[in-house]
Amino acid sequence: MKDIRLVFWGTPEFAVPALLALQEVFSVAAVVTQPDRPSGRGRKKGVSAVKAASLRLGLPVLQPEKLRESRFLDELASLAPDFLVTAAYGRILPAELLAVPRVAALNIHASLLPRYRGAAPVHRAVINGETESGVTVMYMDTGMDTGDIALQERVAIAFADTSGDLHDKLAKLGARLIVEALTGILAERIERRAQDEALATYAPPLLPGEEKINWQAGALAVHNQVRGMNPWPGAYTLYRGERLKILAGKPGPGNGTVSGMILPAEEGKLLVAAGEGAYLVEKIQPQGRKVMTAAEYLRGKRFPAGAVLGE
RNA sequence: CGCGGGGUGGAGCAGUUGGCAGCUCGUCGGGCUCAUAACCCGGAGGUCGCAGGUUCAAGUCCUGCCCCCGCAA
Repeated sequence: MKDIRLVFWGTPEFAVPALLALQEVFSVAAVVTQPDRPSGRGRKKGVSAVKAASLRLGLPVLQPEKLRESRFLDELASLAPDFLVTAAYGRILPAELLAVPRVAALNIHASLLPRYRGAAPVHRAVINGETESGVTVMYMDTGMDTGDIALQERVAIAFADTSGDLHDKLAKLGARLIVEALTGILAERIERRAQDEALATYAPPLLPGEEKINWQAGALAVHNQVRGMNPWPGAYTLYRGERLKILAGKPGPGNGTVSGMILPAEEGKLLVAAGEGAYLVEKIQPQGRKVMTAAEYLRGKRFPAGAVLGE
């Protein structure tokens, strides 16, 4: 199938397994990814995960600032791709680009469309306490994740799964599905079906402040929030102005009257009142410190009786 | 030159105006106990990130460097 040419579009880690799988089977004429931007501590120029992978593979990388520039459109057309494949590229492709490939323009989306359309399907699914999600390979149109479905496969979300866990599962599944989709389409085995608009839901990007833990919401909600924000951006609470990142935990025994109050617990356990129940903190990272277990944290940090987290 | 926190026995931390390096846990030995992650007694373990400087005296003050992390992207 090396005579089939495609142009791959992606930016973060999620897209990398798909790129790796595709280039094994097909010819990747070029990889398009977001321009390098200053990022990180010290404002260093950051290279996207997809760019890094492409460079390792020796694939040509394109990083257009503007997709509608004729120079870029011409360059893309000159590659004469059979497919365009996108995976978390970060922008919606305009119609003139979607018209370029000979066969189809496909997208890998990390949800069971039409549910969780948008930028943060993985985080939203975990935060909402979903017990399953999946990957959809779809034909792109000019809407946001609105195109016809080519292939779809489900994945279970375990009670302790973090966004990172789900992300990895879906990235892996996406890599397999996209290869199946391309080969299936070429063999004319794919049944193309429209999304049911009535069932559509949206997964907007996380808003600033959403990672702050709401202890009133209850132990289960806190649990979903914590694992949904893990490993990024990380859920946190405050204690006397100090930021405490909570990376893992689970609903625990007990209940308190004041949400956020630290409850008496066994040696080495950090139990926090949350709504009607309690939440057992297992991994924590104080501001400027490394990640540590709750037991380690408690060895160095003494809370007075009745201390309350959240401010 | 984006903002900020921090490097102190194996782990997590404290260390006031410079003046013998401490706490909790772990670890080792002993004791108590039917037993134990519990309790009691005792011990080992530290170039206080690195290199200079100030001082009678530096973990503490000054300078440079290395490393870790939070925010922000």
